[in-house]
Amino acid sequence: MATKVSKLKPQAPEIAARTGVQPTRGFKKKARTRQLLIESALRIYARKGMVDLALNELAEEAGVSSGTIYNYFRSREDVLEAVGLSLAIELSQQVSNLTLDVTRGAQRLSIGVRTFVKQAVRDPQWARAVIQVIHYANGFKTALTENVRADLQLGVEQGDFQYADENVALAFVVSATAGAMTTIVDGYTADGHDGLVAEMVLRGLGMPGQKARCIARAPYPRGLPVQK
Amino acid sequence: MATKVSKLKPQAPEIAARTGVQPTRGFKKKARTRQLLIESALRIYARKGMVDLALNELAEEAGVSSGTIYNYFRSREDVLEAVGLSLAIELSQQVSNLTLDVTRGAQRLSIGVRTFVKQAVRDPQWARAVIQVIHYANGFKTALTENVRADLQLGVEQGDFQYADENVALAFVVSATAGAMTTIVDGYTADGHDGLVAEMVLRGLGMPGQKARCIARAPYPRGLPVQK
Amino acid sequence: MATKVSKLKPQAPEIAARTGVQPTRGFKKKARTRQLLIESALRIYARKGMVDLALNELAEEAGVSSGTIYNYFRSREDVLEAVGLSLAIELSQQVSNLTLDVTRGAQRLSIGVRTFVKQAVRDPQWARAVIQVIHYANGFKTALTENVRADLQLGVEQGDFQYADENVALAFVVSATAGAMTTIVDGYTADGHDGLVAEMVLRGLGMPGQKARCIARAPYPRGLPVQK
Amino acid sequence: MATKVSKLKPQAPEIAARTGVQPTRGFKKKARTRQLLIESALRIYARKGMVDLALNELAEEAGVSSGTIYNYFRSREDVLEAVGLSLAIELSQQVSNLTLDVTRGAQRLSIGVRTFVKQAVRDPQWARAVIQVIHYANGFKTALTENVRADLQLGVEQGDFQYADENVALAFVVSATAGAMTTIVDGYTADGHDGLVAEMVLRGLGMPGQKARCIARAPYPRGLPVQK
DNA sequence: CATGAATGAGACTTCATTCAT
DNA sequence: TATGAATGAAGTCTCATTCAT
Repeated sequence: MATKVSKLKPQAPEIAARTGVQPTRGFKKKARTRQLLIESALRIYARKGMVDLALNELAEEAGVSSGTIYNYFRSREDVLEAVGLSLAIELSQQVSNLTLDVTRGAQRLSIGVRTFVKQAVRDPQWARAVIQVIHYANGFKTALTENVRADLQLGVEQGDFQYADENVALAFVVSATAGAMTTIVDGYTADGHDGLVAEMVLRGLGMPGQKARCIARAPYPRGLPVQK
Repeated sequence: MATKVSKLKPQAPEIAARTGVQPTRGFKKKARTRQLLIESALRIYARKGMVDLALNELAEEAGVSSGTIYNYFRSREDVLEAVGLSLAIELSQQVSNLTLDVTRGAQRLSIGVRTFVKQAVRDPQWARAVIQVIHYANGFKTALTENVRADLQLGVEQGDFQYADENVALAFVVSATAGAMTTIVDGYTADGHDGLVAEMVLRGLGMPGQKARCIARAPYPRGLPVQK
Repeated sequence: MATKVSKLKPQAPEIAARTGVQPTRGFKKKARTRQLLIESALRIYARKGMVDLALNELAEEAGVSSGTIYNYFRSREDVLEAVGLSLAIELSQQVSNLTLDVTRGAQRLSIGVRTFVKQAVRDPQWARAVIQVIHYANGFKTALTENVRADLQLGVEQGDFQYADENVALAFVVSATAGAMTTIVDGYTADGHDGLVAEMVLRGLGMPGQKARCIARAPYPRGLPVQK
Repeated sequence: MATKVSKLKPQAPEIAARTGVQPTRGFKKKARTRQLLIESALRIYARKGMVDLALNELAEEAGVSSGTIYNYFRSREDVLEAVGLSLAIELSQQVSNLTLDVTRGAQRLSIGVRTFVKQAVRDPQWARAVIQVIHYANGFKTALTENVRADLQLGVEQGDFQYADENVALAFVVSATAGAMTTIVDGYTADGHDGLVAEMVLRGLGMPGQKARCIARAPYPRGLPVQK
């Protein structure tokens, strides 16, 4: 499947590459089409935002017939939901991988913030997609921000953070990070952007300036850094 | 196909009456239809977001025929742009009125942040509209954030703020404020929400905790506080 | 309007005739498009039945753009409803015109039945449309059958009819008439078909054979007999 | 593309069990999938009408894959046709069973009419399906009405009926019966509904009132009365 | 034969935009 | 300028049908 010629339009190279790779591995099931659709949707988000995701365009991007989408999703809303959730899970895991052996909440948070900012610098298109999802997909926040909440609580216990309201602090972290990503998408990037943002966030959460700067500018960990 | 600007022509009586209520500025006297349309658009934003602004609906909300819109705007995009710009100007003036006699950058900034958060608490629908505009209207940020930029520079000169990059700081202030508004729109409000956010922002900009708290929690000024 | 060329398809002759006639008379309003749509819908009913009424086909038949339909009807359902109601009203008036000076219920009923059967013989396509509407449009029955109900009651008062249940009798009259029309649409027509059916109906309602035959075969009245 | 008939191949166990419940006729033993599909279709007719029969839904109702349908039917039209024919045959046999030892045409006809009306009262959903089939399936009438035609002729020979045209009479009987069923489906049922309708029909066919009433109200015969 | 993913034509509906009045 | 009927492209969704497995 996904190989049926499709009178739609010649495939963009990255699609050929992608679909060419996947059939190689002997995945058992054919329902990988769903994943293909989600990935295609993210590419469109990157270009035009979720608001303008047209299902026939998605079908074209995925090299699939328009009706096929409805074998995997009940409605357009359902597609947006699923894409948001999928992205949230993927990003959660990426950040988790980088903070497996970090036990200090402030450090964990810093790494999380920096990961997103670094990735935005590296791939602004990806950042556009993520920002879209943050603003629109309901399931996204709840799925992704639980990690942030845990790090905040850890930071409080460890005496690094002081804030009056956890939800307000949570929104602060998320929106400041997303705001930095937006700046980058809009074409502006500062030197050490990721560290600058992390420092501001840590300070905002109540950490003294010196400590905040120290943590925010610590070497970024290895791991599977940020490979989309 | 139809001119763009024009604030010249007499309107139906009920429109004159309606716009007469809005003493925003001393326009000539007739043809404030354009302003009427913008205000109507904002009401629709508040209800449904700008993404879903339908021009037919706008015409109905404004009590005007659908074709009339094209006597004042070239296209739907043009309407969105104009609404964003108008909102930015209006909000700038509101904040300016409150900070006319405040000379300290940090205080000015704090008041600005708190104004938006307070207003969001008071009128979440309005906040929805503003958030929509922040995310979508291109001209909006540049028009509104120049005040913020000035306050930032003032704060640096006065030794209150320390940040490595002004643009990053600017984005930080705006996104943290918008993030708090989003939280409120989503139904969560903390006690003294406006002060909490202002404090976080000031700290993030490099102000020591005690000072930040002191300024952020100072009495909110009088004036024409925030009357939509 | 309705003259805008329409890149759709050359008009069938009867459409040209129809639209050619209407603009002649100086009708004031342009919203006769609604009537045009209803008439076009009836032509499609005649060919394919209501079930298969496709709105783009309706637009084509009416020589109108597909979106225009939605200036007059909220949805496809609404179109079907309106067509049914319109037809019911039209038919009611036709029958009323023929029975203005007939005071005997049995006679009135006989004329009604015969009118439908005669018209079906004359224009089986029209009959197809009517049958479709009888079976599917909810508003149709209630609008049209009130006349029948009145005639039934009159017949009972005048001692011509005897039946145990009025609703059952009403259904009997309507379905027997519609059944005869179906027969005709299917290609079979008997001599004096209208009289035969009327006689059966009158008998079924309790009228003795002689009287029934006499009334059912009475000369059909003048008037504006049945000109669609 | 795939053969049409075939009642040859073994089915999944649950299907065999299911069809085993239907001892309609002594088919070989396997592959009553076709019959299963027809029965499933009738259940859907009862719920939603044949117009809305979706083949996907039919497949699900039958516990079969959508492609399988095409091993037994050439197209959706073919399914509808087959369902109509099957229902006609089944109903014919039900009525036949009840009139095996009845030799008077008027009585046979009365029993037939009453059977349908009684069954409609008992199971309006079933009646919906039958009405749908009467209106839409072409093969249905010819298959079912031959019995009615025979009874009509018998009634004429026996001096009970008098009508000018057999086809008109036939349509009269069928449509009056179907009309009564429609009334019932629409929610109205009279006391002794079946007898009332039979009496009207007999009278309409020319039988004097007393005799008609007597026959129409005769005790309804035993047998396998009407068990779907 | 059975499966069910894929197809793609076509249906309904919305809405920005045009234009004659 | 104001009107609002008309337009038609575009979008969402359904469903009969095909075909590789």
